[in-house]
Amino acid sequence: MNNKGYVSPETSERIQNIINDLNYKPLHSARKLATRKTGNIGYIIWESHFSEVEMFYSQIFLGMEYAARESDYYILLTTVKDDFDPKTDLPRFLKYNDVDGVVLAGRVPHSLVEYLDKQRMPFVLVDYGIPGKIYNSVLIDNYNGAFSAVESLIQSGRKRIAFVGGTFSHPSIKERFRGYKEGLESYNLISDGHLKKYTYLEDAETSREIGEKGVSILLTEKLLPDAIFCCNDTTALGALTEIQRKKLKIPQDIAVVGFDDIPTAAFNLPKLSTVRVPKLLLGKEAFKLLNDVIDNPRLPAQTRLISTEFIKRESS
Amino acid sequence: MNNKGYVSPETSERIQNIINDLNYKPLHSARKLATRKTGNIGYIIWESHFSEVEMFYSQIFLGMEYAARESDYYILLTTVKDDFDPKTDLPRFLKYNDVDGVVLAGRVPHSLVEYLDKQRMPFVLVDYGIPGKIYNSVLIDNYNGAFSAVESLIQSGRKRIAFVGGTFSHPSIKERFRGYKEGLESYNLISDGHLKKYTYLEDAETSREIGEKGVSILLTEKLLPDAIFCCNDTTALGALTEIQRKKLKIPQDIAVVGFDDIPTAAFNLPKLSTVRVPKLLLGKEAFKLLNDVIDNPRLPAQTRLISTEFIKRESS
DNA sequence: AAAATATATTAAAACGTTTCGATATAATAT
DNA sequence: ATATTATATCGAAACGTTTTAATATATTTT
Repeated sequence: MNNKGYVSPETSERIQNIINDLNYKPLHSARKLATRKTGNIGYIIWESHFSEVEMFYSQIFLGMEYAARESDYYILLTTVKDDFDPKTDLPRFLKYNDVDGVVLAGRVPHSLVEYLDKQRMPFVLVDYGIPGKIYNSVLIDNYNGAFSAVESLIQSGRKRIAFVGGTFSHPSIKERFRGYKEGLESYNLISDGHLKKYTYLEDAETSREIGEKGVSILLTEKLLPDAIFCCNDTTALGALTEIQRKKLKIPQDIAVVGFDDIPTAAFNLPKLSTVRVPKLLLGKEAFKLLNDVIDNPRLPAQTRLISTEFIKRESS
Repeated sequence: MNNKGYVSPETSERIQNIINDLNYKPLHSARKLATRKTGNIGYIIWESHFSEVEMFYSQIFLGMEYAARESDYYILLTTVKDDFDPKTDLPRFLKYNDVDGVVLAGRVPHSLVEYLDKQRMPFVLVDYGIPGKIYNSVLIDNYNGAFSAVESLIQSGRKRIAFVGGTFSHPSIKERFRGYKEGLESYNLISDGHLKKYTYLEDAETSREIGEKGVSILLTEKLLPDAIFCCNDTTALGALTEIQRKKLKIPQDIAVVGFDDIPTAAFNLPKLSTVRVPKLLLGKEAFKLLNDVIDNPRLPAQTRLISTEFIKRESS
């Protein structure tokens, strides 16, 4: 049954038939007791990330769940509070040692990551990294995604491409800015003072509000930007709203491009051009990497980069 | 430790201290093996419901997860395909008997419900019901929610209130329509032919498209409706889009009201008036009811009704 | 022909709890 | 004084697997 030792195909089949006839299912709890594994994997996200409008992290979860179906693992989803303290707020499955490993998605309390590291609990970060630390992680190729988005804008004739974004404490956003900047540079579209004029950065969690505020400030420039690259779709949606409020035409007056390809992007009016992040794949890769780490805990930390795809819709 | 037998407070405390000193945590798998319980609860939704734009069913899950934290249960979330067949597509945790009970949220394959019923697996339906069958369920008070929404529209002077909705095979939508209709009736605002003229029903899963289509058809009437009550927020968002596309003013020309209060509703432009469904509470109640059912499987099936609250924002 | 390898069978210990029964004593009620 | 109830302690069986070792035979390789 467990594919161990010497078993001839004939015997194996004979046994399988008996298993089927009896409808025998091994009892998980007994098996776990004997193997001293839990058979569970934890999935942790910030509470606000899960409660939010977007389904981004839910989709990553779903990708993991799909992958888990081919395995014996169950996935336990939980959220941690914004003011997380490992002493008191540890998820139950960590407190009671009910998982063999953990996936952490998006921005996540550093104290939690350190706790896991200290406990030698296998874990993988998805779409997040902690500056100065190297952990097992699955990341989006933000740099090239942003680069290609900007490139597309340039190829459709845009000259003054602005950037609107949230906090750089999330490395994804920082990388997207870098892709934006170097994209412009490689086409020589970045004059002195460009970034000063056409960049709106706010040190806060990304939101519609940042998009709205960013646009309203950018639109005070003498020479209006003719395109805005936003650090993600949520921000871009806010940007669209504000541009429409100011009675400018999209994409004629200003083109807008987002990042992520959240479901709303395709349903918005106008439909949002964006950089598609394959969220299910992110989840799947995280699951696979975590399995590798669980099987081989002393492997040096590795990072797997997931590439993106530019989706041109109505807003650009 | 398990609060059984005679234990004096003194002894109990003494033991607790030792437990703390040793940082002893009972091993779940051993405990489960001995008790023949799994300690898990399954949460099942349609795949399309989870992948969708809205976080409706994710919020219900979160409500359950919060409630579960006070218990020893873990919740296993999984989705089932649209063309579900119990023979081949049974969720793993059912196939391998790894749950003590199941919560099913939203529209769900009848064959699955029948399977659970036949297996005598404790289960609870949330926001769904199967006509002619009585199962344990936690439902939204759709009737009164719709009634109060319509009432609010009437009180702000609307006379020709239309309804746009999706398939009645989801009882919630049917009930919302009933609340709408009886709301109008009780204010004598429903003339001959009113429903014929001012009702758009499409026998399909609710979507933005239904909202858009519904509005574009309603706007062909000689006497335009001055308000539209949509069967849910998603539909209402579509309706808003189409109304704006037709250059009508919201709420001046037409007021729009949705149902559910999904997060997007508050961020849309204009902000959507809607009937708030306490999604976390739905999840919590489902969890509590399921626990009751697990503890006492032969209790007659009961339904718990969760009431709603009308939220007036910009669109009405 | 001998050695190595592949296949097969069986028994026993171990995993860490719960449950049950036996035994005992102290405190309280009758 | 006796019976009942509350408290405390202990040992053993049971839950259903995995793991290991021991033993054996058949098949293949040297």
